[in-house]
Amino acid sequence: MAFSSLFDIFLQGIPHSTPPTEISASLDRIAHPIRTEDNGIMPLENGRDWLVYIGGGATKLIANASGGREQIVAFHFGGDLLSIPADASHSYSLWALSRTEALAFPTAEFLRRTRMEPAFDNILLSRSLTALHRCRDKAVGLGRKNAEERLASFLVGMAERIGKAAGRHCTLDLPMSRRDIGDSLGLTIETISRQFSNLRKAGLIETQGRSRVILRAPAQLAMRAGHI
Amino acid sequence: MAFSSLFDIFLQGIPHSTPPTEISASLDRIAHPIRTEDNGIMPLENGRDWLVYIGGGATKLIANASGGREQIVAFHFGGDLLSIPADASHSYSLWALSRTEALAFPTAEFLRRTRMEPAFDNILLSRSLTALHRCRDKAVGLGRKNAEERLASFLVGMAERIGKAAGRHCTLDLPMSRRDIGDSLGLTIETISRQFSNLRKAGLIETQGRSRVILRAPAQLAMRAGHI
DNA sequence: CGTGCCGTTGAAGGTTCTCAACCGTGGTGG
DNA sequence: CCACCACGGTTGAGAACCTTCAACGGCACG
Repeated sequence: MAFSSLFDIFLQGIPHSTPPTEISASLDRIAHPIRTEDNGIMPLENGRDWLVYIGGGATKLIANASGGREQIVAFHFGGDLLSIPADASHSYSLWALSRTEALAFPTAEFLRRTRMEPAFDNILLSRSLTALHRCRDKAVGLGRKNAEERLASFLVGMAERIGKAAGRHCTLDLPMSRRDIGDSLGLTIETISRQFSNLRKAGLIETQGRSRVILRAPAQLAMRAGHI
Repeated sequence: MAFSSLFDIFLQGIPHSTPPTEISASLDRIAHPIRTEDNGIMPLENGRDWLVYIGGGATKLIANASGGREQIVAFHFGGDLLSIPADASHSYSLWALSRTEALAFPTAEFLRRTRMEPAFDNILLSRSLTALHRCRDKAVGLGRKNAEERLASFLVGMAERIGKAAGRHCTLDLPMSRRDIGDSLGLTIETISRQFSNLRKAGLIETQGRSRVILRAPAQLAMRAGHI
């Protein structure tokens, strides 16, 4: 089955001392497979905390504020593991950006079943810390950077995660729209577009079609990202 | 010893099935006690990941962007456990806001010693997820909310953590300055001050001296916070 | 009692948002 | 195969919100 094989890939990412087949079978029983053919919300019942393993594809995690405002708090790609809380100041939903396969686990049940298996908690912990550190870096951008720095920072960060290095350049096929980038950086699509134009004029990037971006000077781009 | 007793309090927060005295002793050996009498940076050697347990007091976790810009990514109080990474897009430092006691552990060594004790990873995981969810909510504010909503959201959030309920009101003794609030909300001290004045004029809050805030109408304040 | 820092208030300026029009691409149907 | 349409992206002008610069007020400390 496709879902079982996805689950196997998930398990392979976890370094066991001994393969905990009992726990694996137990987790398999509470796994909710999710598959989307294209863009769209990933159905996750409200009111429970979820752990979601992205098998393949690309997703955005959206927070809704009042007045229909949307903030993308994270993008997640194949191999990522993310947490969606039920009780937060804002309501969260997970959306696919392309064809995506995922497994969702109710957090409480997942933790109950892995309590005696340190390898699971360990990998969960390390993923959570990665997500936390990424979210903090995002907060710095949202709080203290101008539009150009935010876009530069976004491109550099995406290049590290899904870019394909080619010599000194780097090719990036962005799975998200300008609107998604805006919703992620706390800016409007118009501002995103203007900053793309600026970076193009400065010779730092080149764009091909809607989704392809070539970083012509990744080092200079990083310098404009306002990092330290 | 004061530090040992602090470490005991830390251990008491972890629900053991059996008291892992060996691991406790092992952790005690890698614990770096930190104590500040007042405001000031908490000395943490750069270049390593740290886990810090705040025994008592109040702290701010600061990220530095280029150009001397500072963004406070989180406030932490007694009982909190936080993670500080060495390799991130920005450099982080932890500052005390008042008399503070803490224990710092090198993350890698901590995890190595607790690997076989699920209770530790479990509590670390749950704290990390809390921090992640809080950081995401902060990102929504920084990305999509105006100054009034950010301050209202800040006050409501602080009231939940360190407020003292008194009837329908809530008294809040803020350990941080206006500058700290501004650095946390991505705003200037002037804007913070103006928004405090607005909320005062609206009858939602009352201020006494520099640090005391009384939430006269917590429900209405929450409505202005832009939550959903 | 003076000094210094933190907080408050005002006016001018800047960056981004909003509104609007236009363009280019990709997909669909004739 | 081509024309058309719909959507996403680009560019421009004016408005809004926050910042910057500046001055003043007030509490705490020496």
